[in-house]
Amino acid sequence: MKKTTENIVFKDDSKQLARFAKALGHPTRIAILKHLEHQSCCFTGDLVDIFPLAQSTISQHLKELKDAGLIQGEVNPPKIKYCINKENWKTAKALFQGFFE
Amino acid sequence: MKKTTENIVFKDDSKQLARFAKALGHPTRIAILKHLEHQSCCFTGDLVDIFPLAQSTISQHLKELKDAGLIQGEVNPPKIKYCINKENWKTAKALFQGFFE
DNA sequence: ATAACCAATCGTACTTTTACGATTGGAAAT
DNA sequence: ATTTCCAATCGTAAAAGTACGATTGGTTAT
Repeated sequence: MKKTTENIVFKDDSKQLARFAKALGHPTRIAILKHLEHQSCCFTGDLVDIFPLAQSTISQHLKELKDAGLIQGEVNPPKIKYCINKENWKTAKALFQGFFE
Repeated sequence: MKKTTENIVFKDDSKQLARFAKALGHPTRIAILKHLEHQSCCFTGDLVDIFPLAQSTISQHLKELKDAGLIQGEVNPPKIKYCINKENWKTAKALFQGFFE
């Protein structure tokens, strides 16, 4: 068996914390989340206006945040409304809090 | 001018937070930091024993943590003692706390 | 039906990260 | 002086991340 990080047994908490941290590890994604915290929800288009980045790039960042569980999207035709995923947000907060004790 | 993230103006806090988060974005580095929190300091060799990773890989992770400012190394011949950088740790803690409010 | 609109996905290029073994460098011990 | 030991650095390969423009898909309006 090839020796990769996947074969190391980490505590679930460490893995989950690293997963959240990784999602937070880009200034654009921090900015997106700060924006969402501020006004609870927003549309992809809003962000495209705010950041000088291509629509596809913003979409990619949103996907990362969604995959990490930090946000969720609701269809709100013809737009998609993104909000903080409050449950996972609480989990993340607790994990970081515990980590920094 | 090429349009890259570097040309976007982020708040310093967002950049710093993303920087810390990125450093925390790998389970091995989380585990290293948890280990350091536990026993305040350790040597590279200790970690090489704990993790089934090559010495050079551990060294690389330590460098990342050092570059992000989360740890610091003191020469303690013939070994090098790594400790949490308490000042920056406090900063990181405050930034994450503020972020999750 | 078709046009318009928003956002996801595809294809692509480039950079960065993660891992390894091998080598180097510096300090302590023989 | 030489050997030993620890840890950093180098070189390299494979995978993941970041960005773009172009395309697709699904909804609402015309």
